[in-house]
Amino acid sequence: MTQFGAFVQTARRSLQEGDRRYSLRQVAKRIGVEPGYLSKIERGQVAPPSEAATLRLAKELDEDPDVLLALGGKVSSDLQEVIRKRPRLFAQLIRELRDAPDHAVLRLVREVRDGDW
Amino acid sequence: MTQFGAFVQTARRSLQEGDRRYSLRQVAKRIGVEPGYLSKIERGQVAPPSEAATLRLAKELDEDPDVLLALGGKVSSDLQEVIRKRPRLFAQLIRELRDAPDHAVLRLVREVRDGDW
DNA sequence: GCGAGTGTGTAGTGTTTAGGAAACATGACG
DNA sequence: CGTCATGTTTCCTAAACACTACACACTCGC
Repeated sequence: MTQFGAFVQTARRSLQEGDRRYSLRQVAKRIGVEPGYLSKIERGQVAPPSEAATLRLAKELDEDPDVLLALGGKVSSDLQEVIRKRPRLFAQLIRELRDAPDHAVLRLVREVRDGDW
Repeated sequence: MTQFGAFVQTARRSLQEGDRRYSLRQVAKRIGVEPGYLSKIERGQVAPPSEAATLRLAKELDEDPDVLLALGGKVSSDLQEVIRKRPRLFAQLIRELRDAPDHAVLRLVREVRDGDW
């Protein structure tokens, strides 16, 4: 159930192959947690870390923050804020898109980016 | 800072005018919390309740669940799940829409509902 | 005047979150 | 051999979350 740990461990080890600065201990130090804690995270012995720690980890491992947060069972707080400001609107849109195929959602993204409003 | 309590209190009192079954005590009983707790919630003496309790309260007071959750600083967990399943896609879309006017978002909703994908 | 119902104040409880500290075991190197 | 550096294990905890329990004070309707 803890996709998160395995994903992080794989990503880190892959970086570690070419660069010994990506040992568990050094990564832990750079993102500001204890080595023991990161070890437990990687092996799913504890729940995924806080949003803040997850973001530091994503940056360190050069992974997509939203993906890593998702693996940790979280949604970025800035996205939540957007939704909370117009709850009815966004709730409706997101539920509407729950079963839409990727390409349909992507089309909307492009549509909005080409901002014709 | 606690919009939530005031909103709930106003809604409940408004219902109470025409129907004495909407006393704080009776509402508390129906949604399954202690009266003292609901009292503190209404006056913002404690943080807004859990998602589950908020949803029962919304139903009881016939208010929009997403709005009430938003006032409580939360986002419905089913919306979060939708986002977590395709984080990159939805993160992009939502950030893109952060500053879009309501009518633009609404147009998307309609577009999707008329499901042309 | 008293019982039923109302809202409130104080205190305390169990659980979850998000880690830290320190010791331990292993292996590589010089 | 000694000493790094690596990953791991055990134990502990401070703070936040989500409430409950219960006594108190007030106000009606009869």
